[in-house]
This record gives sequence, structure tokens and C-alpha cells, in this order.
Amino acid sequence: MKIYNTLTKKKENFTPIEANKVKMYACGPTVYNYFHIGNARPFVFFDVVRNYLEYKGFEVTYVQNITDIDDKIINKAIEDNSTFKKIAKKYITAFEEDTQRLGIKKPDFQPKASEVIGEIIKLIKDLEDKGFAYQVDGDVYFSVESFKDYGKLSGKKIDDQKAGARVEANTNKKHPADFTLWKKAKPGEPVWGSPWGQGRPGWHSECVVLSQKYLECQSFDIHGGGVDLVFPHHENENAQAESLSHKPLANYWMHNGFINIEGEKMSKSLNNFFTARDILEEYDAEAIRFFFLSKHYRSPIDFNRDIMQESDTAVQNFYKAIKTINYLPQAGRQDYSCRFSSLKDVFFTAMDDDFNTAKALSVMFELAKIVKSNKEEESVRKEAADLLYELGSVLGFFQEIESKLSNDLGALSEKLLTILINIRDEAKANKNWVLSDKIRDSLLQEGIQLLDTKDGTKWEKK
RNA sequence: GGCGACAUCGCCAAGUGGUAAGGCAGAGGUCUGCAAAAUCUCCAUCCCCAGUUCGAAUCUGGGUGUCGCCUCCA
Repeated sequence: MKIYNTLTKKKENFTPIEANKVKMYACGPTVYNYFHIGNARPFVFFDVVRNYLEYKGFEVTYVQNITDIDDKIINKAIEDNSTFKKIAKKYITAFEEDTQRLGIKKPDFQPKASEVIGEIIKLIKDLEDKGFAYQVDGDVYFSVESFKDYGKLSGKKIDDQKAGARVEANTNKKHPADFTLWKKAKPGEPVWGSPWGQGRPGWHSECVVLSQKYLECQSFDIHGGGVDLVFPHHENENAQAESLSHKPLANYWMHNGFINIEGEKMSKSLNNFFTARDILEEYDAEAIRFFFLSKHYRSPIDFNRDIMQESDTAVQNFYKAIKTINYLPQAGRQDYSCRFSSLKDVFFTAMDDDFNTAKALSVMFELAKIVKSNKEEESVRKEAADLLYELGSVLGFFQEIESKLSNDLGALSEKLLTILINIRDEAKANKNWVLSDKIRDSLLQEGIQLLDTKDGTKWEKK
């Protein structure tokens, strides 16, 4: 299988450090607000990566951090007239609720920065002792000139940045690109004691500590996040880790593209921000998932209502297909016929090619078509349904299959519904279209769709 | 100014040298009191120019356009 590696800027064959095991780390949220639809993309995508690797038989350890120490949280606390801790706590809870609603499986470890302050201090001290970091008046900086490969991940050269000269001059730093490891305490901010006095860690160290700690190694397989994290965050993480271990923090660096809103970058000033929470009010979690997966993860993707509606239709189609044969599919079937094992291969080939989910989805459409087709044998349709369910599950779909397939309203409701249908049949027989349409429309408002078929009137929950 | 990505039907989107997947929307047929659903059929030569090649959406060069990063950011 191939993965595009930001570090080498090409697709590479994926070989984990330990055979059959994959250790992966993805940057999680900074808990100062509800996370938005753009944040949700990597959460969903790396969930799929993890699922797929497990499906392929790898034993996956997946770590995602929660940044609960940060300027943005401090600012939010001031803004809301609250405390730093309360803000973090509130949005951690919200994060957990929203990811669960999105159908994202919990990572194996989800540690917080605040849990490892001691280890972060140790890392910074180590960097200082070995000459990679220096202290100026209570602040500690990483010296980019001390790490000769600085810039290798993002493809940036230190001197170009100097020439750019957009960076605010900071007289304390030896080099403009040097980044903060430890910040001196300011009044009113949360602080921890350290060899450099009271202060708090910068953003770039926590991921180094948390990944190495929970993955139990200095260098692991996959590190992921949004493209904007490549520089400076991931570049800086790697600089710290590699300076000390002489190995890259991770072998494969994966970065997902951005989400635009109506063709424009999502930003607070444009007021085109959508939280995942808000979107979930309008659309099913799986429609959101489909929206993300319908395009390659590295491409930018435009978010708008039409596209969400389309995604919703697509997901409903998968469910509808299975509904037509009234059969609860089984995953993990071993004995697919030739026809279906080759379709399965198409799916695998697509996913093996740097997670080409858009192509993988086309296999699902093809299967759905077979499931629905009354030209196929029932056993063939069931087989197609099994595979559809199996592959869909890998991508995180069909989480609601039981409830979607069920038309169970409880015995009484069903009886009442039958009565209404009978009345409507009578009205229809009398060509009383006003009444029959009224019954149909009223039921539709309650989420019951009537379907007049050759074999009489049928109904289903919408 | 530096670095990088992308440009395929009305919309979304695969395709990385061998003659344009798939989805949505649309058109038409079947079915139908109407509607919905279902089902069948139809629907692109790939931003421009030049080059390489027997052959290019796919490679090279040059344009044009859109976007991202370089500052907190998924």
C-alpha cells in the first residue's frame, strides 16, 4: 500500500517499523471552542485510516492529543469571564460528544498536554543541555540553526523566511525562526514551576512528548494532521525529536487539505464558520462522512448546502438498497464469489493507493446497484449486500443500520397506520383524491412515506 | 518576495501514456388518478499554446486562472 509522505513529497510504499503493527498519532483539538467542520475532516479521515489499517490486519495504536494549554483558551476564559480550567473542561466534553455523534471511534489514547508538564519540562531541559535550546529571561527558545535539517518537512529554508521579513522582530531570539518552547508567566495565566522559573510550555513540545510516551518509541509510523500544521507545528515537533534521537519523529507524515465555505476560506472575519455541532443538527453524521470521503483527503474541498444534500442522498441510497431486500447483512463473509471478490479488490486497490476514498465509494455504488436490481438472483443480491455492508463499515458507514432497517413503531402505531391506509384505499376507490392525498401528506409530515405499488399500499419511515 | 498545490460534463469527482469510472442534477420510456418510489435508456475529449510519442486528460516547456503555507489555525 502507498501513502503520500509530506516528508519526501511523494507516494511511498508503506512499511511499518514493526511488522503488522502501526503506530499513529494525529493532532487533536485545542479546546477553546466547539470544533468546526474543518477540524472534523482530519478526525473523520484518520478514523478511516485507522479502520482500514485494522481491516487489513494491522494492529494499530492510535494516539490523539488534546491541547488544553494555549493562548486561545486563556483568551476565551477572559472573554467569557470564566476560568482557564472551566473553559477547557467544557470544550473537552463538547469534543467528546461531537466526535461520538460523528461516529468516530475513540483513539486508543487521548491524553492532554496538562497531564505531562513534567515530561515536557524534561524534554526542554534536555534540548537546552545539549545545545539545541537557550533561555532568555525566563523564555526558552529552540535554536533552528542548531538543527541542520530544519525545514526538511515543510520545504522551507530558514534564510528565505528571513528575507520574507514579515515575522515580527523579536530581539530576544537569536534567529527570527527560533520558536518558543517555554513561556515566562504573565499575570493571570496558568503557570507551572520549571528550571527557568514560573511559566508554561509552548505548543510544539506536547505532541513530541505525548506521541513518544503513548506509542512507546522515539520514532513511529504515521503522523497526521491538517496541511496548515506542516509549518510550523510539525516542522518544530520534528526538530525537537530528531535533534535528540537523530531519527525523524515519524516515518510517514500525512496531511489533509482544507475545507472552504462557498469557495472561500473559512474564517471568523468572513463569518462563514460552521461548527460540527451545528451541521449535525441538519444532516446525518454519515452524510458528513460521505462529504469528506467523496474527495481525496489531500485536496481542498468546498462545503455548501447542495453538496451536503447530495451527500445525504448518497448515504440514504446505500441504506435504501439494503432495505429493498429486507435483509440484515453480515460483515466478514469469507466466501465471496469471483465477481464480488474482484469488486472487493477494486476497493482495496483504491484504498491502497494513498486512501483513494472517492474511488472506493464508486465500488459501493456499484454494489448498491446490484443489491437493488431485480434482475439478479436473491442470493447474489444478498452477497452484494454483505460486501456493501462490509466495505461501508470500513469507511465508517452503516453505523445506524439496525434502526434504519427497522420499521418497528410498536404494535399499536402499526395498527393505527394500517387503519389509515385502509381508509385511504376506500377514498381512493371512491376517487376521493382530496381525502386520500390529505392522509398521505399528513403521514408524510410525521415521517411516514406511503408508496402505492402494484401489490397495494406500502409504507416506510423516512 | 519565497515555497507548494490544483485546473476533467450544469454541479461533485475518479483517471498518472493506449483511446474519458461513479454520483447528483437533467431528458426520455415503463409504472401511476396524481405524486413518490422503483426501473430502463440518454447525457464530456479533459483551461490555452508549443513540444515528446505510433499514441497524452495523463510526460516536458511556456502561458492563464484558482487556492494554500510562510503569523494562531485542521
